[in-house]
Amino acid sequence: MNYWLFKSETDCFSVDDLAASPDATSSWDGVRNYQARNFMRTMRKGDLGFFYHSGKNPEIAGIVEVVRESHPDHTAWDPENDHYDPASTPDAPRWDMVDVRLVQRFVTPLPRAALKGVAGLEGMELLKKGSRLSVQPVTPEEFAIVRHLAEQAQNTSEGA
DNA sequence: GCCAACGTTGGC
DNA sequence: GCCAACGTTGGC
Repeated sequence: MNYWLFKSETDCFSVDDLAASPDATSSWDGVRNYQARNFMRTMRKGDLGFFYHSGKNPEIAGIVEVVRESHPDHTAWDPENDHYDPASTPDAPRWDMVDVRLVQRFVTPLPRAALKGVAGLEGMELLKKGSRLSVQPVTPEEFAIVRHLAEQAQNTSEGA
């Protein structure tokens, strides 16, 4: 099983939006980057990933599970869609998406700043300067460390 | 608002 | 195939 990180701007599609979706499940559409798309193509059912909020308050907001493997992203065919790509057609789809289900929404999100300098996260893609990949792999070790930090944050907020 | 980093486009 | 120009991302 592999681990991932899904990035989204809060005002575009947040963890709350995913929570409000039917069965807390949604397609991760709108990816228009080949590297990110290729990562999605290698995802398998049951893979886990972090839901990351980019933007004003960068933070890890929860954990999602891949519930459907990659299939054509039909939003690319819709001229009304923000991510419309005329080069992609139903006959020759260029972009893919996976479906993810919210497994856990962090009551206390883990700020990006809290990840800096943590032992074991030195090589994490998210923390690399200039990293813009919206879908990226996370190593099992990194996933365990970050999940642990997130759990600590939950406990802290309960005790407060 | 600033700026660095990156991907894409398009001329040649 | 190269590379400059441009637009976008995203942290700070």
